[in-house]
Order: sequence, then structure tokens, then C-alpha cells
Amino acid sequence: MPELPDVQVFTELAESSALRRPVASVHVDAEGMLADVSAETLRRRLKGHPLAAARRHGKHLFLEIEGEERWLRLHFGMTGELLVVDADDDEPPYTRLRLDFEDGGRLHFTSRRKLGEIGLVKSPEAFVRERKLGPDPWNDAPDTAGLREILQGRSGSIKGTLMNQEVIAGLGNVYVDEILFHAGIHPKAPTNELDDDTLERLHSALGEVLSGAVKHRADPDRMPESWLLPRRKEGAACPRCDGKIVKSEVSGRSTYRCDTHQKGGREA
DNA sequence: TTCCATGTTCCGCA
DNA sequence: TTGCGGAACATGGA
Repeated sequence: MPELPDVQVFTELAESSALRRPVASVHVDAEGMLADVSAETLRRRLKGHPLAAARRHGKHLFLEIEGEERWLRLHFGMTGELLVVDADDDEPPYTRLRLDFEDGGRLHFTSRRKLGEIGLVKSPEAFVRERKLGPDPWNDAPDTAGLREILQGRSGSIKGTLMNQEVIAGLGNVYVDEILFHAGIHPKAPTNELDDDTLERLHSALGEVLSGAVKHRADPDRMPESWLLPRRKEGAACPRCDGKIVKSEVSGRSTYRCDTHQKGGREA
């Protein structure tokens, strides 16, 4: 799940329930997920300090450690989640990092496939620069002209371009399919051949999909029936036209699209 | 058992 | 040199 909308929900969860609670202890269960930081350093930086702020850029969540001039950075990979639980709640499965607050509550960072990252950075801005992440389309929504500029000079498929975190940060396989479905654009359409009209549709689909997804708490089961998400299945009926949903591969990922209303691309 | 998976990175080829 | 697409990665569920 963890694309921009999911991580936005985690960010809001952290903001509403993990701040200003001093950390009593830190437990790391997946050394392999530690990015340029030892479990020992993580413990030292966090112990005794509350989290002061939560921020997000793309798929990365940043939690400011009060008084340390450091931010805990979490990346959720394909299966990561963030949970905040009470003292007497059960341990969620696949917990990789756990912060025990002094008041007894806990913050759990879980990951089934261990593909995410746990890091420590000086600031979100510095990390974004270093990782060369593109603009975040939720925190800093572009207008159509801005989107045109972002996509300028890209020669690959629009799907590949939108999934490239250095172009625009936060979109992944599922939501790129959703956006292109809404905009009626074929995932293989060459980015540099999108005309103004198409770009306009892409722009409104981007805004529509992101705000809709966050509004429904990024829960696939709650997405509107008119969306692709509830029908990511080969052969399903398209909810907006007479077409059928077909599955193919684009930029190495399984891709679902309507074979009738998503035009402007090339077949494999 | 085999296949597939919402993530990123790395390698080879324009 | 840069950008693109596919393979590889680690693990578990269908």
C-alpha cells in the first residue's frame, strides 16, 4: 500500500497521536532495514526524547526528535505500516521498529517484506536534496504548467515517468494506474507526446486521485466504485465505459488499464 | 508448490 | 553522460 496517500495517513496518525510523548525505549528487529545508522545510535538519539513533528515527502515519513537536531526517517517499502497502540494492546505482527513511550503507549513500524528503510537524517530538506527526490504533489501541488515542466524532456512511457521518484515523489504502481485511468491516458503513452489537452486531464486526475485517496484514508476497500482500484482484475468491467480491464506489464510492473477509454499510447 | 506482490537499486543498452 | 527498462532483492500470502 504505501504510496503517497498511505504515507500521508501515517503522517497524520503520527501527528495526532505520537508527538510530545517521551520515548522510554527503542527496539529494532530488522538490522537489515537500518540505513546508515546503527541500532545503538538510534537508541541513543531517541531515548528520553519526545517526537516534536511529523513530515512527509513522497513516500518518506520524517519524525523530528526533540532537542537532537535529527529526524527519524521511515520508508515503508511495499508492505510497511505505522501503528500507534495503547499499553495493553497486542504486538502487531512484523514489527521492525518499536518505540515505547514513557506513558506506556507504543509506536510500531511494521514491514512484512523488510523492503523499507529506517534512517536518521539531519533534516527532511537535506535528505530530499541528497536523494534527488522530485517535488511532492500533495504538499506542493503543481498547476498544469508546473506539471508540464516537471514532465518536460522525458522520453519514456508516462507510467514510468510518473513512478520515477526523481521526477515526482510519492506515486507508485497502484496510484499511477489509477491516475491514468481517470485521465484516459494509456500507460505506455510517451511522456513527451502528451498534448495540452491530455496534460490538462492528467493534472486534474492527479489532484482528484490524491485527494480522494487521502480522504478515504488510503483504504482500497473504501475507494469509490467509479475507480479502478476496486477492479484491479483482468477482465473486470470498466466502471466508466463499455471496456474491460486488461493486465499487462509496463516499466516492469503489472499494469491494469481499460482497453477502451485509455488511449494515446502504443501497444507492446 | 509456484507465482505474485503497492518498494528501490543496479546493470546493460541506447 | 544520461535516461530508460528489466532483473534482482527478501519475505510471505494466495
